[in-house]
Amino acid sequence: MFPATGTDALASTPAATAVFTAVLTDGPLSRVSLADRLGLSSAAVTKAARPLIDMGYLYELAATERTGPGAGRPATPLAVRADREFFIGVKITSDELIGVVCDLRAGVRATARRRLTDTGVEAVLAELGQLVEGLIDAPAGYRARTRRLGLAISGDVDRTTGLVRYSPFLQWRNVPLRQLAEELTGLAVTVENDVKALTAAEHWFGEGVGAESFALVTVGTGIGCGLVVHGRLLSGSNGVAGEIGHISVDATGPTCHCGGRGCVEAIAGTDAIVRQVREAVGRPDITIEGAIALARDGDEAVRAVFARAGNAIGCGIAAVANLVGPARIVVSGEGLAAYDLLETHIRAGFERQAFGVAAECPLSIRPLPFEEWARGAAAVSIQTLVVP
Amino acid sequence: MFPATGTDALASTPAATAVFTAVLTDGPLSRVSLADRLGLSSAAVTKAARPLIDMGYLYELAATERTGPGAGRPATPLAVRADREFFIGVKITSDELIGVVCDLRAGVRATARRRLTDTGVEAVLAELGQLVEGLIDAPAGYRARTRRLGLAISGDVDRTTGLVRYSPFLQWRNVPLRQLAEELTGLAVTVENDVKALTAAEHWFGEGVGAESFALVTVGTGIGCGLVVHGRLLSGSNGVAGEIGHISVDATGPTCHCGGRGCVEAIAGTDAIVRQVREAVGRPDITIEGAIALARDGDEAVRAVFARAGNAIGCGIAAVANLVGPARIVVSGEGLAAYDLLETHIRAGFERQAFGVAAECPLSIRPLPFEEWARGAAAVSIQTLVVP
DNA sequence: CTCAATATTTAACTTCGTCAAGTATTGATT
DNA sequence: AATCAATACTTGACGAAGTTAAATATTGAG
Repeated sequence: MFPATGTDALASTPAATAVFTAVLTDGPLSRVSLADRLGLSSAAVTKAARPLIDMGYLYELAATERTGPGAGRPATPLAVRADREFFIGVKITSDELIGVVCDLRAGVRATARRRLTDTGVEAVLAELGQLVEGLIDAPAGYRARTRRLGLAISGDVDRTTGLVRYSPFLQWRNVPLRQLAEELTGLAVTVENDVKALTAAEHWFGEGVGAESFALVTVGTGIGCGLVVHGRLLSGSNGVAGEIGHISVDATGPTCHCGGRGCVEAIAGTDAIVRQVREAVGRPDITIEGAIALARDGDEAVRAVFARAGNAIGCGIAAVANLVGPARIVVSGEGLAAYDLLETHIRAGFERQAFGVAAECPLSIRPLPFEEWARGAAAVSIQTLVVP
Repeated sequence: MFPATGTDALASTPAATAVFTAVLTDGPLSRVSLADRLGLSSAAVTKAARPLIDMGYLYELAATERTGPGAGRPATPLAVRADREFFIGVKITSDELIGVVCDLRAGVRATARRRLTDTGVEAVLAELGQLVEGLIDAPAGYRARTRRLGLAISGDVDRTTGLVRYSPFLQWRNVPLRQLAEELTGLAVTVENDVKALTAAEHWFGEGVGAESFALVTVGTGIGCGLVVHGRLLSGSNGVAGEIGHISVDATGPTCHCGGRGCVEAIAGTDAIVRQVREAVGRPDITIEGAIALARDGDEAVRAVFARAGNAIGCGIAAVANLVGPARIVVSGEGLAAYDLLETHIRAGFERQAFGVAAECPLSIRPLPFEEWARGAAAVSIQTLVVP
């Protein structure tokens, strides 16, 4: 029906990009409302939309939406045809690959995982090839309409070149991952830092939709933060940005592996919590699951560790709110779920340290299925299609 | 020679704005280098520059600059005619107005001050009128070429409307300062928060020139921070941004007037330092000047107070570096000069808490003449001319 | 059935840039 | 001195991408 491949840009003009982005992220919209929102004439929207409709990316909704109470021709909203194209997203961790197939609206259509036993570049690529093959040939037969692959990986990643400069968990340095993955799969590949990918997904397809500025905080082994400012993902001039985990919130707190003291991560990272709980209860064998269980059973000393951790996270988030002033903040985690133990303390720490109206910044705290990371990778791939 | 007034935009097209901004902030530049830098064709630069030359804002430098070792027609750099237009900047504090006349390149041409005895809106406006009159009629006779006035004021300011929402020191709420000042002076007025104005000045005319991201930290009674991200001044979605003073850096530190605990300002603000020094030496009458003198004389207890303050500031700056990753950071102060006592501790705190390559962010620490605040106001006014 | 109201399309026009060719000005080479 | 290569700048035709204004489409209400 439509050409399956081709690297031509989806939107040739700024107006077309704006129209498609608005419809994609903010649901069906009539041409007039698009014109208003984007500061364009309605004629320009008509022109921009036509090729997108012709290519099958947009379609006109049945005119069910009445314009309102009054008279007048009813609007014909434009909507994205989600199954026009599919995108594969893969999150690469040190012990597992997690993959998803997403449609154009970042809806997850299929998932798959593969264990990693070797974190060498070649071994990971081999597994990646298998994973992608399996996903792309899933029953629904996405192959004909899939041409892009997004990869998310922790560490220092240059999205524009697709180079993994340094990934501590995988022990990778200067791996030209995009090039390698493109040769392997034949797909157009985008590589992005995992936290930034998740932030981008949330910015376009989640709670951050429409926000000029937005922050996403991830809590787990590390504590990270992705920031959207002026509508764009923040990268930092040295590639460092959003390192909320190494903000110092306690001058007398524990030293951190980074050389700092009282870092949020040294108080509230998974390892730090485990260490503190072990000290508190005198059982050097306890795991994070055991610590959570003890806390839920009401062990006050263990609960205090979680309280301190939540407070530290809240202080870090307040620092984000005070410095950047995002329109909203989402706090989420790497699969594990100690939210019941942390949430109230995170909020308390945040509200105490957020300055003035910064405290009014809405805070969403919710667990995050692990596939979300892979979906983030797919979302970045979708963005690459839309905004080259 | 040239029309003195008129509200037509200086640059009618995006290219013209880009050309003028580049020449203004980055010194004389040839048309070819402008084209390279701005991603335009040299034809476009020629066309954009002509009206700017005709209006007297730009002029062609005598072709002294050789293109380099090789042959070829020498370049004719374009330069800004600094005395084409003058701008008045006024910083409004609770006890004084500080005013400057700046040229187009933000060079200070004249300064003046007026004491305030009454912080009511009408009283301040009356003094402002006197100050502006005095400056505009200075011997050099700027009146004919001055049509803009910038005002800088601490607190919550909406630059687009010129409304002072809340200024704690002046006790102002919802004062339509732009409108009032325009009626008073007949000049086109821009109102901006003082720290942001200073940041804008440094971004266009100081150490931040050319930086995509940049931070300026002010140390004094309050501790503030202006941020430039993605080449734009950051405002925060609720108007709150850069509130470095209320980041918590010490969970066991003193409580702050904001309700938080261990805020940078509660440790390193002028009042906090004075309070701590009074406790340390048991002299409740001591002032900040006295504290500085004691520290310089080698009083260890007092020096420790400054050390702690410097460290707290360094931690706050590290939080900025970790979260935002600016290309450089300037630390400056509100007139007073305890820099010798603070600098090493600021750097130590920063380097300890800055994560990875964030520590490589260049840090300039230097005192700041008080007129700089007024110059910041003038700089904002210049920006308004260039980028309406 | 007509009309007001609103949505969308069409076509002429404007703006702002690029492209390609020409002009200008220098140092080096003959 | 004449010529040439190299680089800077200018010119004019063109094209892309938007706007404006008028026409067309589709509805509810009178």
